[in-house]
Amino acid sequence: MQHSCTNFVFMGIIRKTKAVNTVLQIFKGNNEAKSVVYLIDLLNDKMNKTTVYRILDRLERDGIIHSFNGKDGLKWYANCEDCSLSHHSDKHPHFQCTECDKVECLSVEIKIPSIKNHKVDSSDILLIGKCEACYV
Amino acid sequence: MQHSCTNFVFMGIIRKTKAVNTVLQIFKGNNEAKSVVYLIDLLNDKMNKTTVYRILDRLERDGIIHSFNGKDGLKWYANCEDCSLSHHSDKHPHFQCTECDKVECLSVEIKIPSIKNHKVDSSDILLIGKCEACYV
DNA sequence: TTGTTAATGCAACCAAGTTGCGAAAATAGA
DNA sequence: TCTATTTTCGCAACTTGGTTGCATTAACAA
Repeated sequence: MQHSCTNFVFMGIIRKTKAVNTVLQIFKGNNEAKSVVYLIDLLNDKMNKTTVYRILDRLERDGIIHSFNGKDGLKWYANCEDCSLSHHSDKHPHFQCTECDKVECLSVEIKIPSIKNHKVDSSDILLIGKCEACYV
Repeated sequence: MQHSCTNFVFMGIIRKTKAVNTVLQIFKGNNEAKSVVYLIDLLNDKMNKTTVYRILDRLERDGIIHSFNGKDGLKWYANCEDCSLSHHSDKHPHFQCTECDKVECLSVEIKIPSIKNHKVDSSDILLIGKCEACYV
């Protein structure tokens, strides 16, 4: 049976609490990634940081958002269209700007060569440079 | 003027202390990456963790080793032949095993497509899978 | 409406990494 | 080889990202 989620079809056992809605609202309608640090700060007066971590965990587990590491090793989350469609079956590269730190999901495909005597299951690709706004 | 470094031509203002030699010895002769956590634990009775961090910083600054983030976001360091030759002019991909966590430098070239309205300066590529030893 | 179960807040914790500073060691130059 | 200078080291204290345990609260199925 399916819950009455306004936006996400795949929501499973997650309860649609006020806090969950607030977090979903942030990701809704844009493909821009957000760092956990940013989210905790943004939601500082609305919910506990533990709650933020746990909600992000659950949303990722249910395939609504996905996570990856930024250039500084910190965790980032994003909801991207390509993802929802394929239900995260394959990962995509990300782009982080050295100027403004913004991170975007890229829909380009990067060919991974096969590595001798190795089985490559997935890849973490972060391209680093200047984004559209900072690239003058 | 050049110091009397046994192995590394590029060592600059770094003093060749006992601790520095100990760290260099670990990287010498193999291209296998080591996590900072591993190194601190390994050198636990020989030097302070602050010293480990600072030596790694200096060695990287002088182009003797290079750093990158592992799949968990932790920092790894490696001395690899390809690097010494090109003096880190271009980065290479890494491979981390999901089974034993070992990380290797790869000498393969991965083509990065140009991204519209973006300037790509560098890339952080981590391939994840099973290494030779764990791939049965 | 109520019982069950999931979600939240809070405080305490853990681990990675950094900082400041006095003491010790390496080097350049005499 | 001795000395002055400067780097490096050890230590303790700190910062930050992230986790855990537990009692309380909120969702929701029936």
